[in-house]
Amino acid sequence: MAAMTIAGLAREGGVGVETVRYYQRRGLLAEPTRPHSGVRRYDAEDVRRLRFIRGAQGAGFSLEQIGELLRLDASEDRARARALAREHIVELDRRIADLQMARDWLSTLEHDCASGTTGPCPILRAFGGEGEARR
Amino acid sequence: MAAMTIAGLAREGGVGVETVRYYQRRGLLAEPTRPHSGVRRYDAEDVRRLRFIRGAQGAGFSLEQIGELLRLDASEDRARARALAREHIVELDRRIADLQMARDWLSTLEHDCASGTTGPCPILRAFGGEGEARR
DNA sequence: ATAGCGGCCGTACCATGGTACGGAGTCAAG
DNA sequence: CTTGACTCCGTACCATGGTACGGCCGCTAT
Repeated sequence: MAAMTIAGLAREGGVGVETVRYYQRRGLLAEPTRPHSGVRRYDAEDVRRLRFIRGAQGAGFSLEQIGELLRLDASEDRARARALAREHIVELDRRIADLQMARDWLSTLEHDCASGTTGPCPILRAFGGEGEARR
Repeated sequence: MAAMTIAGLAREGGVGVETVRYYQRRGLLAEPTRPHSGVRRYDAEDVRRLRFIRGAQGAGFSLEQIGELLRLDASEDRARARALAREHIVELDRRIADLQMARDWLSTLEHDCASGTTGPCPILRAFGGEGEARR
């Protein structure tokens, strides 16, 4: 699979053709040379780059951040790459903690609501409470 | 603080005036009665409702889902509320697991990159590599 | 040689969750 | 009574990450 067209690249990367074109517009994928006519040919390096984008996205990086990672990839600036990674780990930890808290809280409410059949549902009461009386 | 105008409500809820108006347009906050002229007055119940929205949002519910929760609040449909809560817990667990995996992976890469100063940075190489372990 | 598939390109549109703006009306203090 | 802050309302705009459309053109198989 030395060379392929945009559809092949999209398939290899697990995205749609329009998404590849979108990444090109965003400057994340280079517009490749065109050997003969107006048809672009892509190779394994392009696939690697596209998979980089998808992988980084899966790790919670925005396309903006991925752009920076790609520029670092070109410049081999390891210190900066590590710094970005550390920053992002902190961010991920924060998001995980938030989600975990919300999850546990919701779980507790769900159990409270299941045990007991009268009165207002604690799930609904729990938000915004302050001990206020409802209409 | 029996009655307040929109700016007071926004302040109590920790949001901007435009956001309150947006929630009204979305049907999440009722457009209150207007005692005298065209100026709306809000009370503690409106504050509770706004805080419900912000709280549920913090727990990862979309405004769409919050709309349903609010309708359940009105109908006191506890079974449905519990079902929504359970569904959402599953969703949160999935998101937490994804983020945790990305976090651990990035952490490993960061350590690998820090130990060793030559060759391409593993953080950058790790995405999209042909024979590399994929998430 | 001609049909039709795929690629190319610009542009428009989608959902989500807001944010900003301009003109008119209202309200309270000075 | 005037000034200035606040409100109302519609509409437009923002970022993010795509998705779709339509016209044109080259490549390839029949």
